[in-house]
Amino acid sequence: MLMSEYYPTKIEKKWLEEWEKNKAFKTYDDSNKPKYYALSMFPYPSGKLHMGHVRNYTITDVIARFKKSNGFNVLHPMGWDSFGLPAENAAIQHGANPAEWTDKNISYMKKQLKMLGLSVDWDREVATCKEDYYKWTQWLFLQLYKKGLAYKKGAAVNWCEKCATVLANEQVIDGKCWRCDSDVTKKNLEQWFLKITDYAEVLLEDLDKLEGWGDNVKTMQANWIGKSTGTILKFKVKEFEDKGGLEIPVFTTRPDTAFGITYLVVAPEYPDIEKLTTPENKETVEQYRENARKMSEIERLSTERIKTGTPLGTHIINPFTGRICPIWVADYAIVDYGTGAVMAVPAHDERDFDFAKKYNLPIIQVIDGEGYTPDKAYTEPGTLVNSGEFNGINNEEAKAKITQYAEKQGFGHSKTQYRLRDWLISRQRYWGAPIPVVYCEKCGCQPVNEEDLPVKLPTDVDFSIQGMSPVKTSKTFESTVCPVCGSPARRETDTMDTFMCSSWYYMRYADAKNDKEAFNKDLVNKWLPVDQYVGGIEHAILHLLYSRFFTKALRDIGLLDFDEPFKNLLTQGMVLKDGSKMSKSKGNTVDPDEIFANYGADTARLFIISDSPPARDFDWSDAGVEGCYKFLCRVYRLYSKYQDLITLDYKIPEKLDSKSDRLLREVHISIKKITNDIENEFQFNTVVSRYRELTNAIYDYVKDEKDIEANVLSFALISLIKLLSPVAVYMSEEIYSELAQKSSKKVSIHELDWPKYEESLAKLNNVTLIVQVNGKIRDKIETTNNQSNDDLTKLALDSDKIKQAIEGKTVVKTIVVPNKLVNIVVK
RNA sequence: GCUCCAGUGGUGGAAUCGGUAGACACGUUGGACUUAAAAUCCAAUGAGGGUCAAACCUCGUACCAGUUCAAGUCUGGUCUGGAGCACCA
Repeated sequence: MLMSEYYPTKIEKKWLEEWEKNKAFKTYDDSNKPKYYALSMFPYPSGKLHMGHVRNYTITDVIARFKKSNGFNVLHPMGWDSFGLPAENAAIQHGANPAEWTDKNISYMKKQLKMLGLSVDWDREVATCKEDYYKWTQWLFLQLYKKGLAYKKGAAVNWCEKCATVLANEQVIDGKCWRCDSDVTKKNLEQWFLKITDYAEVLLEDLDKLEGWGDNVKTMQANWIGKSTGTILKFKVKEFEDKGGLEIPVFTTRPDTAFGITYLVVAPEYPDIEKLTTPENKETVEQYRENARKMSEIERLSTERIKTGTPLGTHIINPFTGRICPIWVADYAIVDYGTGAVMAVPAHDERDFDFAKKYNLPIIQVIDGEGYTPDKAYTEPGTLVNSGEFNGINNEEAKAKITQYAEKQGFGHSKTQYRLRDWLISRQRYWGAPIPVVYCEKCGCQPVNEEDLPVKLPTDVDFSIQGMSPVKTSKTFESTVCPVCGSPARRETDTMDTFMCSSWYYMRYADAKNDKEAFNKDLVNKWLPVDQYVGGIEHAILHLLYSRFFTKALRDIGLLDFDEPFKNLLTQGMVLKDGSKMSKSKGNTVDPDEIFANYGADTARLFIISDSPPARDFDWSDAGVEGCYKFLCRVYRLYSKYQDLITLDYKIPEKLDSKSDRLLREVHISIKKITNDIENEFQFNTVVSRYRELTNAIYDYVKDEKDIEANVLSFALISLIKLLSPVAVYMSEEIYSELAQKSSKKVSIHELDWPKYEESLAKLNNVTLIVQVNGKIRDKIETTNNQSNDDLTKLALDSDKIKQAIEGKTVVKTIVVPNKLVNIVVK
């Protein structure tokens, strides 16, 4: 017997235990059903779930359950992105052991996730900080190293003082650290990089294949990769003509303006800059470079900054014109983009124009077009002037011609340039996977032998020493022997960026327990690519770009056969409260535990998907939760009240009265709409609306108790509870199991197939015909379905209101939309 | 500056192919039940006009044009907001 009222906590506790006992959500690799891989971005075990997690995992879980009911063998795993700084900070601040701290958080959050009712196969759980996982992260690093995709170099890298470590370009947001928000400075260090730039072109090109990704994410990645096609032009330095020669190459997207070059700019960090500086200018140039270095550390962000620079004293010869042009150093040139040197054409580039005006450098027009004025840089298309044999040519055409000319003469060629830089993966921190290499005095840098993996994190470390990696404080870790010659060697103490760990976790789920390989090739090919990935937009570049790179690199190494990891991507919006992001400092957080305790997980799940489409931000409101809770109570009461009438073995009679016929159709309409809305972009908000509409229709039906047809009511209620089952996972199970008590069908509702609708019944018998005159609605007529166009026109013209509206006018034509509308055009 | 996304009642948001704008909720107001409250149920709820009350009329999807019998939806332009990139040559 169902209780008369809905008591969620009681029901939820009962079924949680039952499911756990039965391993209800176990996924098997061998199944003849088609596979479906539903994945949420795995959480960092910070201590407690927040509402963003609840939203993310509920969305994925509803999808997973829906697909399972629709005949798929569904993989829906979960794990922990468990390396990272917070664990280490806990160690520094209150002496916690990072491993224990992390384990404690994982076990608490795991309990919460189970409470949320996720259909996760916990046997495939992974945690990136465990040896059985990071062993394979290290192994993958070695494969990348052997393929030449991991290398070490000295470079000016991003340094976060507060985190005391370097950062990848992608982790610097507006000049600040992505994690702690403090200023990032530059530091010259020897660091490990992954050659993501080798994949720049294919990472860009393959974005087109990703039809299941939003344009916003794709353009963000495209912008980040930043492809531009142009030309390299090499300029001879006049002062070195007698001294063996020196060339400065520049990259330009505007070779068509080459005749207008009046000076050349190099970045303050340009390698040859000292050679290029004459003794008279040495002091001013040194000073300028010193200032630029400081400037870039303090305020590199100001775009409105007035451009500054100083001449080096040397000159280049423009090979097109023979003109001698001075070389300047200016910080508007960036050392690691293009060649670090820029040809300046003030007449046709705004930056060059401002600079030339300020320092009185010549300006030569070489493009003419409508709106040209000498008062500002003309950057529009036009025709070449002052450009010798190229005069009169359209500038777009001239780009190719001038590049060809330069190539023939041997001082240039076309070039594709990317903004993407190699991925810096070394971190001077403790809580990460150690980079598995050693440094031998004789043999140099050598990879650790694969059979010696994992290189375990030392435990004899001191977190209290500031300014150095805790790994270095270990007495045992650093000293080792060379894997090649056996002589004493020093172990690398840097650990890997945690984004390395998260770049392949979704592959490990396919074969999580494998202790021989990172994953079995067949299994990873079977389950991947991920059919639906769900997570926050904040990873649009970072994690999603790195994972795409990893997949392509591992494919090239031969570890797998697909080239994109995530077929469909849903970036869910943030959970807000009172219009702003939930945060502890604002004090507007909502604790999932409290919601579970007060309303139950089903209410939390229903509410979090109800009001906004998944991609949009979602404003949490207490009244909204209350509303969802009341709705579930309302649904529950329906079953509790009519449980004696409901039968699982219902049979819809041939003949129905209009009331029952109407309900029957409402159910079919609901099945159709809900199914379509989930399949089409996961519009859960309208799914929830339809739940309510169907519930209202059933309440309407039972209002007058004497005309109830028990079979139709059973059909309606059993359909409703199955439609609700991906969302209200506990309540639907409870209700169904009680209903099943009296029938032979004792099976979990979550094992039932998704309801089917009949197209012929998924529409109402009657339609409201809209009658327009000249596009304005003049009448609405209730009539039957499927009438001919002529009949509908006749019906429309018979209406008194229409007669009145067209009186004295001639009908020019009539337009009929079957079952919907008649538009009469009159003059 | 460039790129992408969005703009609909008091609020969240609906609206397959261009075909009833505002579904479903939240909120508000009124009513029923109750000694009272909660819960529940019923009704009204875009703006303006009109009427004793209705019927009914006009306007209305950021703004301005256009295409069309018909535009929230398509096209061009403008404005506003959000996101990302940004001295990228």
